[in-house]
Amino acid sequence: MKLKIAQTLAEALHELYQIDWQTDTSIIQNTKKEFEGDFTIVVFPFVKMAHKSPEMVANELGQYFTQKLHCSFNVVKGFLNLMFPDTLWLDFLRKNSRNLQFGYVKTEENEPVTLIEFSSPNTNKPLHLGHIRNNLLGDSVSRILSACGKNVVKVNLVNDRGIHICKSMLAWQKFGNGETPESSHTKGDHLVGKYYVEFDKHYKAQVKELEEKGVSKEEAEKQAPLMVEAQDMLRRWENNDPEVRALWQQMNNWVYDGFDMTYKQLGIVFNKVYYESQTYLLGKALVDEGLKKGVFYHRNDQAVCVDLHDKGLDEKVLLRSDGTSVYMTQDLGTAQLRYEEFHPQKMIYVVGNEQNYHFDVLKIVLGEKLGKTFGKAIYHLSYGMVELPNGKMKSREGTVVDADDLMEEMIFQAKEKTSELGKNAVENVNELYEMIGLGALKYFILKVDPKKNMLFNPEESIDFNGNTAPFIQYTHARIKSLLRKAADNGIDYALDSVSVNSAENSEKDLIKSLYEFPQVVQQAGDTMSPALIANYIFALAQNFNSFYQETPIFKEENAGKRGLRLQISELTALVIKNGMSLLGIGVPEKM
RNA sequence: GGCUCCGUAGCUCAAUGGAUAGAGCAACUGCCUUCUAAGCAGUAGGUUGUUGGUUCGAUCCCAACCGGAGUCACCA
Repeated sequence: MKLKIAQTLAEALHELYQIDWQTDTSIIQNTKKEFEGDFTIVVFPFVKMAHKSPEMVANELGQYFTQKLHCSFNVVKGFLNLMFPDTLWLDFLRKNSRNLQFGYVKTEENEPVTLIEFSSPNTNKPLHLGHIRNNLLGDSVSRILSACGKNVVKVNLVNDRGIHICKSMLAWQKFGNGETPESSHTKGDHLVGKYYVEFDKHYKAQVKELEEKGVSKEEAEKQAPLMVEAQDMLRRWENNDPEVRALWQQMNNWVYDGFDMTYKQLGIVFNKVYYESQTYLLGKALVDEGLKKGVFYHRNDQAVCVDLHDKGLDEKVLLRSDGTSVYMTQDLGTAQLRYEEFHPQKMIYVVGNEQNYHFDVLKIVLGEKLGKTFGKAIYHLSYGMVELPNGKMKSREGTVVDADDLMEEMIFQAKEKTSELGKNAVENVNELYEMIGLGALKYFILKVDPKKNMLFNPEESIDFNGNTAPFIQYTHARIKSLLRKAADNGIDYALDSVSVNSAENSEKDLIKSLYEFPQVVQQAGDTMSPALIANYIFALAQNFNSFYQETPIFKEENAGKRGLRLQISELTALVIKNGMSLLGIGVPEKM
């Protein structure tokens, strides 16, 4: 509709004022509630070229629209409000109310792959709140892009090697007494995380001891026996020492078992999992290629570098002086590997904004220095940090909010709240608690603009009232209850079966809001922002609840009016369901 | 210090350069004999960090300053 209006506007401008205007739907807005109308055009941009007053331009355009599109209009200052007959909205409702895929675009057979990497955990500690934001964002954006017709492939890149893993391994060897997840009834990732903390504790003590003997802090950190041993272990790992590799396998497997449980509870599934131990060497060929091309060079100390001063960045090391690879090396390699495997049109990396610089470099090195076409396909979906009231989370200092604990707490709160309200007379109560508790958590995180830092206060547990998932879930459950009642009473409310040709303002407001849903999904896809979906659904639910409160449905004797209201309710429930599903949140039939 | 991002109600967050800057929480007032009160209606709360600029119009764009975060590794 907006497109039609924009096209008509272009014609009108040309005919009336000889203005050539590029059709652009963004100038067509929804009329604000305080004013009368369906769509609004701001005419200020055209008054200068038309050499007329804003009111005159608006009126003349209004006349034109009346003739072409059979609408009426009013003018307030420079704002032209267009009003369409109710049948426009009723037709929309009739066409879409039973379309279960409403808002979703079907993925074409030949649609190229859109690759999205997220989660990317280290295997030395369990997942925490920061990872939750990453996982929820990645998962939700995947769902949204799929709904926009993209062919999405979700990948995870597990950082399963490196000094941090060796630290956990070493501490377990020294202090673990053979403890296993089974023997201690501890989730595997938590057990391994415990020894990571254990390492740090003993390491700090050693550093302190050395410092007391007069060794400088810097030297003490290098000389501490635990650190020396950990580094030795890493070297043995790289040399394929069977003993170290066996321990590494065993502890990583514990962690994977733990991660699997966490992912399962979060509702997250990957199409492919990469392991850094299998990919970290891949970038070396690309580095050689760059050296041959002359875009990289050996520094005096033999480290391979790239000079990015022409891009406003610094010199960056791509290969250590001993020939081993760094983070950037392996990211160059995995990018190429993925490109060859999937030929994606886009490679999205969901990674925190602390790595903005890294991705700037990655894009330039691949795309411009090495001239790879897939360099341009890289998109860093950079999200803000989750902060606690007293600042950032630090895993070694124990100021983290653990992912599993948080989920468990949310589900528990859902249970408490539900019994408090006396609403647990539902089958599958445990499923309901989970839906509400995890829904509240997911919504709390996803409703915030991804690129912004956000605050989480563990003291004030997440609300179940107001702008929250339970509010929206509750709205859905109430609608379902209405629809069940209609079915029980044999009421057929399909618009083709009842006679309606007009709608009241409150009804039209809701229909217009529902009409927006597909556009919101598209916009959320374009901007990769689940927050847009969340805000939209909340506004819709609010809108519906007012309607629900003020407008009786079953007391209405006019079958046409009653049918219309039920039909609006049905599509509202569907949009809530489909929208929440894009956030990875389920909605109950009853609550 | 260089670069990047952010500053909106007491708190957490919204607002494609457009009409009187909106929600939720917290506070206060009403509404369950009525389709589910995890709800609805209402009151109060703002110099959109500051100062300039761009224009018909700026929370949004530009500049400077103030305040905060991130980053500037042969860590990932």
